[in-house]
Amino acid sequence: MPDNPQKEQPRRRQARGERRIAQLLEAAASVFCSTGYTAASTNAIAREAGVSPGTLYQFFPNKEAIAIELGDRLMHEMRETYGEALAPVDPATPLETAVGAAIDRFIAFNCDHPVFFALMHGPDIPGRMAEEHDALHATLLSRIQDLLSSFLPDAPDAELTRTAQMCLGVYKAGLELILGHEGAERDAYVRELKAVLIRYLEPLVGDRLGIAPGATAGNTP
Amino acid sequence: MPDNPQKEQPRRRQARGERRIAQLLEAAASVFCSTGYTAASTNAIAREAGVSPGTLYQFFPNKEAIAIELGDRLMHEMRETYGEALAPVDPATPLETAVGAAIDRFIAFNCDHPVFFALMHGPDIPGRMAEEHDALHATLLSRIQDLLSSFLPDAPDAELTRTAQMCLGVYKAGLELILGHEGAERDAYVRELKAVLIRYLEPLVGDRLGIAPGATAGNTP
Amino acid sequence: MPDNPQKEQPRRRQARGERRIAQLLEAAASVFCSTGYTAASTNAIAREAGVSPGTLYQFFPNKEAIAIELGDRLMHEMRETYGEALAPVDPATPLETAVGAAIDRFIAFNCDHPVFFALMHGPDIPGRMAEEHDALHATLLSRIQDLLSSFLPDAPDAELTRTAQMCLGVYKAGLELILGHEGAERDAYVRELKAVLIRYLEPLVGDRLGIAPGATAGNTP
Amino acid sequence: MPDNPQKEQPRRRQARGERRIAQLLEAAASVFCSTGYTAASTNAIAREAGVSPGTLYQFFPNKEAIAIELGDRLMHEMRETYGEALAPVDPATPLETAVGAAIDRFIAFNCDHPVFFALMHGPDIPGRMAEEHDALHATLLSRIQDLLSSFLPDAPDAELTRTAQMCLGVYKAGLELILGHEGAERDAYVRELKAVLIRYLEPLVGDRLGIAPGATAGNTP
DNA sequence: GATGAATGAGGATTCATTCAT
DNA sequence: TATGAATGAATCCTCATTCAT
Repeated sequence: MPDNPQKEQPRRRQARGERRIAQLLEAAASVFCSTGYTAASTNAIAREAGVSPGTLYQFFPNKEAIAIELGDRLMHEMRETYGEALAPVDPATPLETAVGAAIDRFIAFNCDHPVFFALMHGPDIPGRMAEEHDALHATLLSRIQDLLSSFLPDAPDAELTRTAQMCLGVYKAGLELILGHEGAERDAYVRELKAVLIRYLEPLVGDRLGIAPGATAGNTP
Repeated sequence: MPDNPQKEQPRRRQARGERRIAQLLEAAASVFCSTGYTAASTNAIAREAGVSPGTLYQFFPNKEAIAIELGDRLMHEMRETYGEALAPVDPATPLETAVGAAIDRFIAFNCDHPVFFALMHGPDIPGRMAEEHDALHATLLSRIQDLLSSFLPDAPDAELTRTAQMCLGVYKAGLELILGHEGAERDAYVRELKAVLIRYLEPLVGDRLGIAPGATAGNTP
Repeated sequence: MPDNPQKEQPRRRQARGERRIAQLLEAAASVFCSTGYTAASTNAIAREAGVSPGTLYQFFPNKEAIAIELGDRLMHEMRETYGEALAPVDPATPLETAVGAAIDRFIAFNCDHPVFFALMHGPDIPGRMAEEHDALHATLLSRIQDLLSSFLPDAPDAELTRTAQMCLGVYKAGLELILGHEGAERDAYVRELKAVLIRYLEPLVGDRLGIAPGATAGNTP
Repeated sequence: MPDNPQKEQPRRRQARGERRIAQLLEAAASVFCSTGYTAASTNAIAREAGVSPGTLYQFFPNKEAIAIELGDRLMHEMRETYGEALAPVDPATPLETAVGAAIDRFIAFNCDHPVFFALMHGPDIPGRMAEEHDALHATLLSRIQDLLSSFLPDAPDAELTRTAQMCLGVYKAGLELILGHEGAERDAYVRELKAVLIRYLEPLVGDRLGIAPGATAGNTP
């Protein structure tokens, strides 16, 4: 005798439903890719999935929820594909190798799942991240932070976060350029992105080992 | 009824028109800032400007044109404010100084004209830059390229472009973080952005002079 | 697997069906109460009942049918609770007593079954009573008419009907006010409603007995 | 340079706009009458008015606003037609005459403006009056209260309100019956309604003059 | 019986743009 | 020029009802 209609029932789903959800997410991915997240309409997604709008709303309360679920599944798949870490945590690994590998993996993943880029696209107004992007962003951020912390175990948390934010931002920017080009040009941008990140992180890591890699770029005087 | 209607009316009309345009652009800037470019509606802009939608369309054929004109004027003002170059072209200037100054100027300009960020926001779909952003992007790019070329006179054009694209991308990413924070945190992000760019460019410049990179890139003089 | 499937299964099925129906009606009552009949959705009723929409339609062909059945059961329960008559039919009973008792009962019933009000709510368009309300209305009307006829045995049928309609209408109006208030205010409205009806009926009844009306109907003791 | 888009500008309107508004309100009245307020859709109203949905929304932010404006205009017209008072305020006027006249006027007004009934229709859930009906209800209530206070100058305010609420409720109920019938039957219901109200009010007024109209009708023995 | 999936027309509302005055 | 009116397709979302399993 439930009095509270609000309460989320765990909703037993049928196999057909699961298939529909997958189909809808696929359609959403396709639409997000071709029009961008903001311009994508739920009707367009339903149409692309070959179902009626009502069906879409049986599984998702709104566009945001679709994006969130899509992001969740993507992160899940990323984890399954590449394991918990994006790169070897062995601090002995040269930074260049680690970063290079991480970027290669990220890029490969992005090319396999082009919707990733659309979902990663930041807020139109700085500081006002919508929930749909926030979850994805936060997850990515924490993965990057984990990766960094293995190289910078002594860095204070705030700094680590800042560095991770910077890296993610730079990565997104680089990705945009990479995806916007093809062939040799694309490869060149990949190299460029790696260069930016490696050079950014190198001095920080160097500090860690007590190696003065030449001086550089600390935050503190 | 002015003394000399023949001569003055046409002028007046234009003067009034100019005022209208300025008024509309100001309103557009305000609306773009508070809702983002995509979500901004022409009706909202007209309302904000205190004119009717019809009036808006008397001066601009569509929303895109408003953004383009706004971008043009911003670039123009930038040029007027900071001169043709964003930084001293003297190649003797240490890179750190030059980049630091350029970024400081860019950021100052952005804070004075917050709409700049809204207009700079990249394409939702990589490779498909809308015309409204394209013009601004191209202009910025070429200014950066100019700046770079004074440091890297021997670099091939394609490489220069690539580096400029990278710099611009990184700058946008950094700006987003900067604008998304306040106070000390914001300052920290400013330092971080400078670090990323300086470290990225250092080796390129160093190569040029045969100097082993290894100096540079602190925040404090 | 029961011992005697032949005999018990059919029964069981019906028993289960009855339970389902009761469950659905209870849910419907709850939803009708909280949103009103018009705004109530069959999906919401099914959800509230903890069953699927399909199940609901196994027992009721449409929303209307639910309301009708609910109304029927309410009338049935009313009869069971208060007997065939709403008040003693003894014409010797003072009108005041009879009417007061009838109203008290009606109100008590309404408070026990708040959905009653939702179902009683008249037609949005005069003269076009929907079937769902019509049945309930007709039943109530005839009960009131019966009650009246014991006091006005000589009144022509048309007049009796008219008086009954008036009484029912007034009662509904009063009920709305009563339910819309609480505590002492509510009690005051109950007294007011009784006053209206008693004063309305008094002369009619008085006529019957040749008594010059002149007793009764103040608000204050 | 208005910063606040919320602020309601007084909106200079053109003559055409005024005509459209009138046309839309007329259409709304028609639709409210034929389907009831709740079931009426803005699209249907626009269609009835022969304009596009967008046009409707140029003048009204939503359905509620249409109802409110319609109600306002009706009350305005009522005042213009019948003057500030619904009936002579002369306390010497026999109650019967005054009430009879007031009801006749109300009914005449309702017959001229059948939408009045649709707008008067109370809340689906007692106590939760929607804004659109509330305004109309409050206005009517206060007019009735004014009328009553000329007959019951000594009654405390709370009682006056209660009596007015009762009268309004009874009136609505009666109106429903009246509009639901025609010809002689309708007339009979008009008489009946008058009887209810006059008999309800008579003792109250009688008290005022120190005339014991016979005693009572209290709740308690 | 029971379930959840599916429907699709219809709901309110918005918006870039055009038009008559 | 300037205005406010007008458009109509498109937006998101809901709901009574039916269907396959």
